[in-house]
This record gives sequence, structure tokens and C-alpha cells, in this order.
Amino acid sequence: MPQAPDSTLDAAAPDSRTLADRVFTRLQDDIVLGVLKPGVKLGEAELAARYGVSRGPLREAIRRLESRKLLERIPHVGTRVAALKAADLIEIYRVREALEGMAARLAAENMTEDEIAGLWELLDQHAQQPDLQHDTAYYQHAGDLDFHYRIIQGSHNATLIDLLIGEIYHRVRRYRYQLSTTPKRPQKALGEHQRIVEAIEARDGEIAELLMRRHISRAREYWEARQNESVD
Amino acid sequence: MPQAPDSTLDAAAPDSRTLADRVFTRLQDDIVLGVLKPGVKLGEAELAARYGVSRGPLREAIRRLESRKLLERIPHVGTRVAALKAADLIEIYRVREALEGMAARLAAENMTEDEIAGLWELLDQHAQQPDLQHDTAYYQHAGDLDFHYRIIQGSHNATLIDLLIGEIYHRVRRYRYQLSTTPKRPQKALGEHQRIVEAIEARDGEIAELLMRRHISRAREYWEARQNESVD
DNA sequence: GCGGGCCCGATTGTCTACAATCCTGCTTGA
DNA sequence: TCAAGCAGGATTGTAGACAATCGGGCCCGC
Repeated sequence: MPQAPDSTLDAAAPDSRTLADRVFTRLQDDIVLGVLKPGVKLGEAELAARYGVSRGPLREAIRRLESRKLLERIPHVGTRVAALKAADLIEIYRVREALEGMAARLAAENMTEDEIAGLWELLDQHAQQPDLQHDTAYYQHAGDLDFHYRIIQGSHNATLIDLLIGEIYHRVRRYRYQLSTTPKRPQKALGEHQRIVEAIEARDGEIAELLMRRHISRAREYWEARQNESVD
Repeated sequence: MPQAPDSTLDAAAPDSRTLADRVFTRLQDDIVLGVLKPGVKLGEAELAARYGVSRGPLREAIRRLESRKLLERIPHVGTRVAALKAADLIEIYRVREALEGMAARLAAENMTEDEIAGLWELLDQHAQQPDLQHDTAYYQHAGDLDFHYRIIQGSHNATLIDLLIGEIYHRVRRYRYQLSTTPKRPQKALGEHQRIVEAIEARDGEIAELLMRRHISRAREYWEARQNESVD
């Protein structure tokens, strides 16, 4: 069963104990999924009513989303949803290249045999996806994310996991969901995934890192090529 | 003139417009510098009195410090200063290796000639430091940080800069200040710094990245070796 | 007609006070 | 001795009010 990544990709429980945490999650989802469109101004009173909370917890949530770069706030002026800039995505890919490369290296060193077996199962399921040729939803969205998600977890480095899952991935997800970005290379990507797992299985951290960096580099180059057709 | 890194290493202005921002900065400094010791429980009322603010802005500051992993909070129980674990430092070094390696690569590609000239000046000043042999304060603290700080800025990648300066470096600084960690290798480190700048000057991103990763790896290995003498 | 300065409205920032919720530790009883 | 329950304390959430600040529009003078 292709255990899909947590809908929020977040460590926080879905029904967190405090109101501020729940508002944080809901607001984040609304931003990532595009319910709240980039550049929209968010009044505090308006948001408080929207989520049925008072301004206290709401402001705590806003501060956290601001530090995740999903919201932009100007003191005494207001809060707005961060814009989606093509240049930012390129920058993020550089960071992913570095961090996920390291994650692949550490995964090769630290993953358990069970985790590696799970990776192979995951890739088998991807290979059997009927719509692999049509680059439709599953593979590019849940599937690709799920693969990278597992490699990151496999690093067994809590700091690294937290940075990637907690800080970086939500920004990437925004582009996936809102720009319907579907690089038309699912088969190629699947092959790259397979080679990465081979390196991990061989416990060859150096190669795993190299392959992962190349894998992400290619996605970045794809975007750099289209940067002219512009996003904003 | 060796423009020293901002005392807070933060983008936020020292006299930020809002109270919450100021409290955030002051509280962060108190944690990083060890005024508030690891593990200490922080009552909201107590802190509010300490900084002369009400609970509102204080809680916003706490949330942000929590997401930076400087505070640990358990809902309905309390907030305490995050512990300093040796294992965490090792994890952070892995992340630095990946991110600062990438920063060095991008610096080689993107730094201006003026920035590179500034780097050489900085290293010249370090070389002339009389107490270089005694590994005293300046070099290891401000100096080393300053060098890495400039390389990071030289990447000209805002996302990367923000992650390293905003999220990672404050955690590292805690260890420097509170454990009086003075690896006894300032001369060796200086030589490594010089070779990195040489690679950047030659616009050789690959070598710059490799050298920076090695440089940071060595620091990590130093810590791994002492992990037994334990920190906690 | 045009530019600059000023005032007003709206929003954000902050504080106080109080109610509600939850954790912790102790007491009590079997 | 152990477990269940209760009380105390602290934190969390809410409400209301006021102060501070910013932006936009209006008016005046040139």
C-alpha cells in the first residue's frame, strides 16, 4: 500500500492541542493549495472570522507562516500571501540539490534493510501506474513527493528532515499545485529514482548523493529553460 | 574595513518597528549567549515582566524561536530553552556541509570582483592576528563566522542565505559561546580558508564546494571524536 | 493645472482582565 | 502498595479597549 505522504507533510498532529496550531495548519493548507491566491491581502479581523478564532492565536500562526516564507508581512500595513516567483523556485532547487543530495548520502549509510525494501516496493508500484505515459496526477504529485519524502526520512538526521519537510517542501508544493507543473518526464524520473535506490542498496553514499543531485539539477534546468515564458 | 557580521546575524533591524520583533531578538540573544541556560523553564508571566511587555508580543516571539529550535514548547505545560546535545551539533554540521558547500559553489559563480577582493583582505587581517597561535577569541568567534558569513552572502541566493543565516547559524553560535569550543587548529583553518578563496577567484565552483565541504567535515570529525567526553 | 502637505479613516499593535482547559502531584480509599 | 480522583497551578484562549502607525484623499498654494 503506497502510504501517501501526510496530507500536510507535517509532524504536527492533525488535531493539535492548541488552537494556534490548528489555525496554522489550516492556513498553510489554504496557501499551499491556492485557496488563498498569491498577493492577496489578509486582514486579521477577516481571517479570525474565517477560521472562527480570535486574533491572539491567529497572530501566532501568522508569525510562523511568515518565517516559513509563505506569508509576507509589513508592520502596520498588513499581511499578504507570498508571491510565486520563478526565480525563487530556481533558488529552492539549488537548496534541494544540496540538502537532498546529503539526505541520499546519509540514507545510503543509515537506512535499514526494511526501509530499502519499502523503497523498491514503492518504485514497483510507480512502474505499474497505468498513466505513467500521460504524466497525470499520481506520479508527479503524490508519487514523486513520496519517493523524496522517504529518502529524506531515511537520512535519520532529524535536523535535515526538519529543514526539508518543515521549511522547504511546503514552498515546493505551492508551485506543484498552483502552476500545474508537470515536467513531462515521468519515465526518465522513474529510472533516475531506481538508480538512486540501487546506490543506496549498495551502501554507496557518494554515488547516491551524486545521482540525487543530478536528478534535482535536471528539474531545475527544466525550469530555467522555461523561465522566459515566465510565471510572473 | 572588515565589516563585522551583524551582532545578531539577523536581517531584522536592531530597533525593529514592533515590540514582538524586539522581544524576539532580545530573547534569542539571551538564549544564544547563554544568559538563559539550556533546560531552564520559562514562564510566560515571568518573561513578560523580564522584558517589560505583555503576553501578546511575547507569545509571538516564542513561536518564532520555537520554529528555530531554540525553544522547546509543550502545550499546556510550558516552554524551556532547548538543550544542547552533542548529537544535534553533529547533525547540524552535516547540514552545513551540504548548504555551505553549495554556497561556496554559487559564490564562485556569482561573487563580484569586489567581494572577492574583500575576502582576501579579511584573510590578510586574520593572518596578522597576533594571537593566532593561541586560538583566542577573535579568530574562532567573530573571524571564522565572518568568513563563512561572507561566502554565504556571496552565493547571491536569497533562499540559501536565509536558511543558513536565519535558521542554522544561531544554533551553531550557541555551541560556540556556551561550550567555549575552540578547536585548536586556527592556522590549519586559515589555510583552508585561503584555498577556498583561491578556488572562488578561479571561478571553479566544483573545487570551491569540495574544499568547503572538507573544511566543515573536519570540524565535524573533531566533534565526533570528542563526543565521548560528552557534553550532556 | 499640478505638486506638496495635512487630515482622517482603517488597520495593526499592544495591554488588561477573565474564562476555560489541561497537566501535575497529592490525597484518599481499597 | 497501588490506583483513582481531586485540587491547585499554570497555560491557553477570548474579549474589549486604546494607542500607534500607515495610506489615501482632500485642500491649498504656486
